[in-house]
Amino acid sequence: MNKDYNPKDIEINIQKFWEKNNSFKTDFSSTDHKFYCLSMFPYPSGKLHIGHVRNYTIGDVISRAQRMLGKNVFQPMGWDAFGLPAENAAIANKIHPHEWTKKNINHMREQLKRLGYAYDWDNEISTADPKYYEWEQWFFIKLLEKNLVYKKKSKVNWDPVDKTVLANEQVVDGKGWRSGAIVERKEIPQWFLKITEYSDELLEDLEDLNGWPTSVKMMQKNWIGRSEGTLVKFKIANSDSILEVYTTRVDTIFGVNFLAISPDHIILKNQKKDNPVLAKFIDKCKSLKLSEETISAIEKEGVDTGLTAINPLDGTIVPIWAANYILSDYGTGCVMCVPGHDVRDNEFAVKYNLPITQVILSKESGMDSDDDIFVGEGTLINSGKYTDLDSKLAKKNILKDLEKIDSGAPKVNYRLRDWGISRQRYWGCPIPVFYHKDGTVYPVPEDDLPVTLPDDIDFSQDGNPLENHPTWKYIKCPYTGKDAVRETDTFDTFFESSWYYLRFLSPDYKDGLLDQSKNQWLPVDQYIGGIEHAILHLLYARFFHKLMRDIGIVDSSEPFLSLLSQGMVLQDGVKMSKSKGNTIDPDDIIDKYGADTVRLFIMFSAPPEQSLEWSDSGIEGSHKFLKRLWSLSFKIFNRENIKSPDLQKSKDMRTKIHKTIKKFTYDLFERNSFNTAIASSMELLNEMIRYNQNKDSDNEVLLEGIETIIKMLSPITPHICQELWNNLDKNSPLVNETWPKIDNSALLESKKEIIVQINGKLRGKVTIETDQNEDEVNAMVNLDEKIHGYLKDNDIKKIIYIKNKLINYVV
RNA sequence: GCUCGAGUGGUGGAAUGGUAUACACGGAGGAUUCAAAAUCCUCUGUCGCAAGACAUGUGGGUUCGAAUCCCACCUCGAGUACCA
Repeated sequence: MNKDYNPKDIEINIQKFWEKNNSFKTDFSSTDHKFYCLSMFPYPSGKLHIGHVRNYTIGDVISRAQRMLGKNVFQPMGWDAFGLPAENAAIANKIHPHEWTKKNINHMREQLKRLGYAYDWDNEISTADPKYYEWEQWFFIKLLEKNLVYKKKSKVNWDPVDKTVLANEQVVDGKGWRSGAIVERKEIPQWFLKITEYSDELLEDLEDLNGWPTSVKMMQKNWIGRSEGTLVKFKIANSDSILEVYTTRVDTIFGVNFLAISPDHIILKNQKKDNPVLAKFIDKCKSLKLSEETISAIEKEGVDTGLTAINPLDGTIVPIWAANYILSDYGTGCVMCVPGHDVRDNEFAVKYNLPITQVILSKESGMDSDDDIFVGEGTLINSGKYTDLDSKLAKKNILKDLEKIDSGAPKVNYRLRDWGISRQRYWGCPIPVFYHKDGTVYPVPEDDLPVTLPDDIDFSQDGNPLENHPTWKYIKCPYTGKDAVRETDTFDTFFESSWYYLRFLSPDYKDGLLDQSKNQWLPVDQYIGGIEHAILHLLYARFFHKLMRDIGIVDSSEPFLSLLSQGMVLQDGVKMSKSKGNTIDPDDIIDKYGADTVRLFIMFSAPPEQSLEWSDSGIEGSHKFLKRLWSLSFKIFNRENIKSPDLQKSKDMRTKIHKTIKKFTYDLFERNSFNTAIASSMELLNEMIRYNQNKDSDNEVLLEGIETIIKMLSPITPHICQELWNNLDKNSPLVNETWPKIDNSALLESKKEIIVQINGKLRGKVTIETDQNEDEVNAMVNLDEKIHGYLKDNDIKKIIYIKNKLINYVV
């Protein structure tokens, strides 16, 4: 064994050792104690970034630790290979998306191998591989048959110069990122999945996801946004038309001072012809990016449409305004505005001098101050026959009366919208349908799947290359032989990532999505990934799992039993990104310190859910710790045996070892608190270094201690630990070793230190025999002169004693 | 804007209603060395000679006792449906 720690040689050799031993192959012959551990697969953007390293290190630590608990662990890795950046690279660097992606995958795979992750590489998948996407095309056709897919017109961001559809990300300050042209909204027909048919189930099943963080469940719940309210019909004055509004506060209907409609609302089509101000306003709104963030963050603006509506209950005539903050996709695209009791409506009314009527009184404070509007429920005022009712009863009565005059109905509403899956892009999975000249849609026959992407494409023309590819686009209908045109849209890439966890189990299976003999490996036991996926990806995957269940592919209802949402990696407080030029290349750090140091630093520097601040000096510190571990191991391995060790010191050392096992094990397995687990192993190492300096220390205890540290740290820093393990002549893969066991007899302590407080303030400490009762402790305290000095002049009103921990005097 | 998080020494963080600042980084001093690197040892929240007082974003509250629970606010981060 070398005196100095040399990670470069060690890591290469240990990786060979694992390969030789087939250390990370999963035994699929049995599902007993199965543990499917999955990290979110990466988009192959070029190089791994530190966020990936964090994600995959967490997953690897959990996988290796579970192996040592005796679990049969499956930990695969693959590539989310379709996506926009490949097309951008194709246009910018004249490289084919396919080539670009392949090159990146090869590079990133090597990087993952250098980091020593325990993946079963036999089950690698790439979503751009036809043998992968064939099955999502098949699945789409099943959904089509089950009437869970439909086509409708929907808006996109349109770049009029580049003649292409832009992602929200590609719209900067309302302009196309490449052309700089002002973006327009354009309506085009697109495919949708009926996720809203699963709204209630997606909502209800959240309750059973005990292994998920509450925050993620709350975000999904609010995203689905179930609410119970009323659909109210307002007649448009001097017309037969009706405007429907959805409200959860029908008790405020007497406070409606105006209606506000989305600038995209259909009734404005005719209205804008004779109203140039309105037409101009609608045009202006069209140049807004299609994101909710943009729409609701802008300054509220509106224009009087000239139309008026009749309140169905009291006949009041109110104006109808077009307003830029009304979302066309939520509810009916039209809202009844109650500026007296809604913050946004109030802001709008004040700005445009619209009247404001108060109709609700707060029960608590009686009268409201003039500044704050009251948005809660209370007692009705100024509301005709409903005056003096409370909000709840008023809602009921008003609804009943509205129903009588056919002007209202109860309605459960969801914020969740159906999932638009069409993308006007090349680098994605082709949607497997085609059209006859008359527009009828036909699914591609199952035998003709997969519909593969053509390789010979031209990015020099505007728009989607599939659109401009005549030999691919124009086909003969396989059913009739008539002329037909392929769908040139491809799937949203969330489509691929919604079911990949299942394909890992049988990546080459030729007769379906999943080899049914692997069904019992689902669901995933532990899923690890960035918090940025809390809503979209995780909701779509949950939705897909339920769809697959209903088609008979899986038995369970949820894909991921436990979820660990890891935080971002920041540099100087901001997210690392290429555009900010503050990225760290993991290769550089591995070259300098080795993979174990990178892994240790990442796990030690912050709890996994929190954001992690990158620090060069922090990584230095982690490296130093590994050097100290190496150096102590070297000393212990080459130490002469002591004939008569000091028994008390041995006992204390063993207490520390087993206390550390207890804390480390609890932190690692029960709390995912890797940083504090590592801290406890650092404390143990420090104490062992001191103990080792004694001439009368016990070799047996030192070996017990160092073996314990090596085992416990092996999931985190596997190379150095395996190397030290081999130097103990063990030569077995550590992942197959059992986790250290606690010797309870070593944990017993005869004395405890008790905190003494007066009125909750620390005033001293006393040492007692373990398990002494309140009177005995009280007597001990009174022997302490300093504390007695505090107590003697005061009346003791109460004593609070917590066994073996604390005594508090209330005076 | 809305939803969900986070805020503790010079820095990353620890403390799951009971000793605030474990562990580490940085800093200061020392040992070793011809010298340096590496390594090791000691000190290190603020004020104060000390006793002690004050400190967990701000302001209130609950409690014998609050970083932790509740209310209001401020700042930062994530998501916001076509980035992944």
